[in-house]
Amino acid sequence: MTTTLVRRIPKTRPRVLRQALQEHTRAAYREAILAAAERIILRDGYQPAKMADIADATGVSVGTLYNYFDSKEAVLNALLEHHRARFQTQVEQPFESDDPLVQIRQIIARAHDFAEQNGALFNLYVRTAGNGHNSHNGSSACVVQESDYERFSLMLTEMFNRGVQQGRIRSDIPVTKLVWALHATMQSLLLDWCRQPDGLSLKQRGDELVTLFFEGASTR
Amino acid sequence: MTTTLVRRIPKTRPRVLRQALQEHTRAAYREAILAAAERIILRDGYQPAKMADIADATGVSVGTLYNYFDSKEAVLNALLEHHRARFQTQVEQPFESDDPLVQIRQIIARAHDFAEQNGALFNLYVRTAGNGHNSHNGSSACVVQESDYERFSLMLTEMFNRGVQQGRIRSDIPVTKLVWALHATMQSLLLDWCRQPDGLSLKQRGDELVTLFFEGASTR
Amino acid sequence: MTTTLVRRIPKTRPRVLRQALQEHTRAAYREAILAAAERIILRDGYQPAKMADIADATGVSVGTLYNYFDSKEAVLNALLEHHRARFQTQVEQPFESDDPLVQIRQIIARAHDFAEQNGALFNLYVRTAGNGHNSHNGSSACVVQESDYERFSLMLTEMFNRGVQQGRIRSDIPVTKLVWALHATMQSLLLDWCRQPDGLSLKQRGDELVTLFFEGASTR
Amino acid sequence: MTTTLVRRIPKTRPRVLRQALQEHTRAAYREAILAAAERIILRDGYQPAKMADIADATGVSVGTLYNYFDSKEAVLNALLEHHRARFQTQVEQPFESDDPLVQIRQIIARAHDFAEQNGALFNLYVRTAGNGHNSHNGSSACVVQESDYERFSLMLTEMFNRGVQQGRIRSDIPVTKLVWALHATMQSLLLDWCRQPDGLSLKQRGDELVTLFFEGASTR
DNA sequence: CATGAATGAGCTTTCATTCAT
DNA sequence: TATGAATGAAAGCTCATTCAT
Repeated sequence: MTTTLVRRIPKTRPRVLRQALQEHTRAAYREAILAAAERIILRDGYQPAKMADIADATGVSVGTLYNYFDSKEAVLNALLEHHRARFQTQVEQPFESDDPLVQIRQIIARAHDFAEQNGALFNLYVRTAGNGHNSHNGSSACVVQESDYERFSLMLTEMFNRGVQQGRIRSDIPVTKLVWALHATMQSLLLDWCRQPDGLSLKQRGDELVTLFFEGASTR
Repeated sequence: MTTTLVRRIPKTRPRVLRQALQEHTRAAYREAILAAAERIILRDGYQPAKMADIADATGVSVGTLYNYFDSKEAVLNALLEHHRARFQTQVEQPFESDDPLVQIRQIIARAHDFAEQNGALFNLYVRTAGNGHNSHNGSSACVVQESDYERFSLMLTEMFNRGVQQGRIRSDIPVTKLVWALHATMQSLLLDWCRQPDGLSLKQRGDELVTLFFEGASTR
Repeated sequence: MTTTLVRRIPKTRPRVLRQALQEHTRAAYREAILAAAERIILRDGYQPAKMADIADATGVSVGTLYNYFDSKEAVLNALLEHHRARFQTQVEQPFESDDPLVQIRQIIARAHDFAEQNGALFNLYVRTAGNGHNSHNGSSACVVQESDYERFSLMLTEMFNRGVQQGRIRSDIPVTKLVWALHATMQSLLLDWCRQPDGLSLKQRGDELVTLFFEGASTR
Repeated sequence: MTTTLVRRIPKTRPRVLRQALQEHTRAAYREAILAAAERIILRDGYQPAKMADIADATGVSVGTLYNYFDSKEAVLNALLEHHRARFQTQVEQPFESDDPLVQIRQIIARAHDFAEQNGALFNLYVRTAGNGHNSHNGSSACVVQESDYERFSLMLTEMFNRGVQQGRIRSDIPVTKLVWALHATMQSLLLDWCRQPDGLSLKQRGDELVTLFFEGASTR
């Protein structure tokens, strides 16, 4: 009995510390794996990316990967979720102005800021998003939740609504369609920007497109 | 019977005939394989699609596939090229009006017509397009040639230029950017339309977007 | 049209021949694989036996194995089924005598004949049988159908019944129990004999055991 | 607290005490691990049982397992040895009667008592026993020592010999064979009983079989 | 000594491609 | 030239074992 005490005491306390460290380490490992996975998946695409390569890129063994993620797909999911959370946080900051049009410009700018800081991510995001609604085989990676789009769109919708109320946004086209159109243009911009990483400033191009979106292409 | 006849006739001339026939057959085989490949790839996606399934769907053996195409990737390339050619033909018909704005509307409408007639194709197109510029491993499907975009864009550019000259398109934004923006919106529309096959008329939505593109979202 | 005819005729007829050959070959391959699988599984046990080893032992590639069997388990199943069928055939030959006791001796002798000719099989049979009723994981190999035991037992039961009717088999113990006891002894004999392949004649030991079974161990 | 005390006392004597305690603890750990291993192996079978599960079930870490046992196989060996020892003790109690036939009945009854009390064990015993004489790879579980059979058989042999000397057991069949036959029947009974845990009383069925074994199946 | 994360050889299974017929 | 079985290089995943803490 004292034996057990003697034996256990020295361990309980350090264990707390060790756990703290370990959780640090665990988190660090996860991050490292995700970072490596991102590199590899971006380089090869999701399907062709091999767990062995991700392991190599992380500097760990294959087995270790499976200590942190249940499957290859789980890695992808975690990767997307990881960035999605950060995206929401960054985009949903309070706005400086009450003007809906200014807010629209700003939310787009924020999204593009995020994209410029995490360019690769969006590339990945975009690539996997395309796989859409394959339903019958487990290998597809339909992970981009609708909620992502919806939360972002919801904010835009609210801004457009206010714009319409203030008589500054045309009301002959349903707000939904306007939101969709703006969103669509931005999606394409992102896609384009991802494809040619040497591209010009995303933010600037975005802003120009917002202007065009508001003013139209024809002369007045 | 005919066989024996064919065999007895001197070799030079009939060989020409035979070649003609053979080329007929070869073409027919290619078509059949491509059609089957499209069905399968649309059903499963490119990576998961198996050569064996394509062979089955064609009604030939796997070996035969390799008599007509060098590899799985070559099948995909041919498939895309096949439709690309048809797309060009359909879109580049002469226009009824000389008005550049009307022409722009019409060329967009034609593209959407094509998409609605070959919805599946675009679905495929879109799915593979996302994989972008993978360069180093043979499994990637970088097939969408720049030329596709360029020829279509060239036509639009020319129309926009005339619009600018006629003072009907704003000149403060470079035509390239305008073209890009219109093209981008339409790309997104296509993508969206592909993802929800129950979607509304592509053509109609496209036309609305063109209007919005010209007039802008804000009130005048 | 004639083209297609010309092309198809030469193939239809030979195809029949080829198919015959191929079915020959297919069967031969199956046999060869099963034989190799038996060797390997007997050497290593089922779980430790590797598909690669079976392939090597067959002299084919791993892939080929999967052209003939769906999975490792399917190989085992086929193996057992293969022998089971032959066992039934051999044991259920018509009997020379009508005397139930003679018939019992003979059916036991036949089973042992079969075992001596296919010793390894029984070893395998016995090994896998032991795994019994694992129900929750797919890896278990519960393949020995009850029907095997039952058909054999049914024949014995009928013979014992006739023996009882003729007053030559004791009637104070239910026939079921007698059958079970005889069957059990023979099972053990087989197991024992399998474990020491250098053992004496299975048939002879079996016959002695039948005698003991009928007469009892105590003096009269 | 006690810790510090223990540490301050001169080293030689306490070390003896500590060792005693440690050996206690070691033994307790071993027991605990074996108990857990039994549960897990019975649930999953030997091959599918994972060291991690055994560790979990014991409430220790995997590493600890390897402080007490060299390998997975060693755990199994220890497990079997553990029960074997208890079996011998229980079966080799002094007998109440001198009559060899009564003793035979009793020793069989004792074995079955043990089995009924440790049913699970025998199940395990039986499962692993089947794997026989694999020699070359470490994964086989050849653990059932001949000595088990031999000690039990030795006792039976001695009893049968006395029976023969007293003229109560037939002498035309070598005692070895008689012993083997009885043993074999009992083995089968055990196997059968393990496979259907809802089975009737093992002891009773055993007793009936002993009677049948002595008296024979045919009428006298 | 307990711990439990890291390890990596090894397993089954898949499938694009080849080639003898 | 059609055929389709053979091929074998991968791929994802497991798990007994090790070892730094």
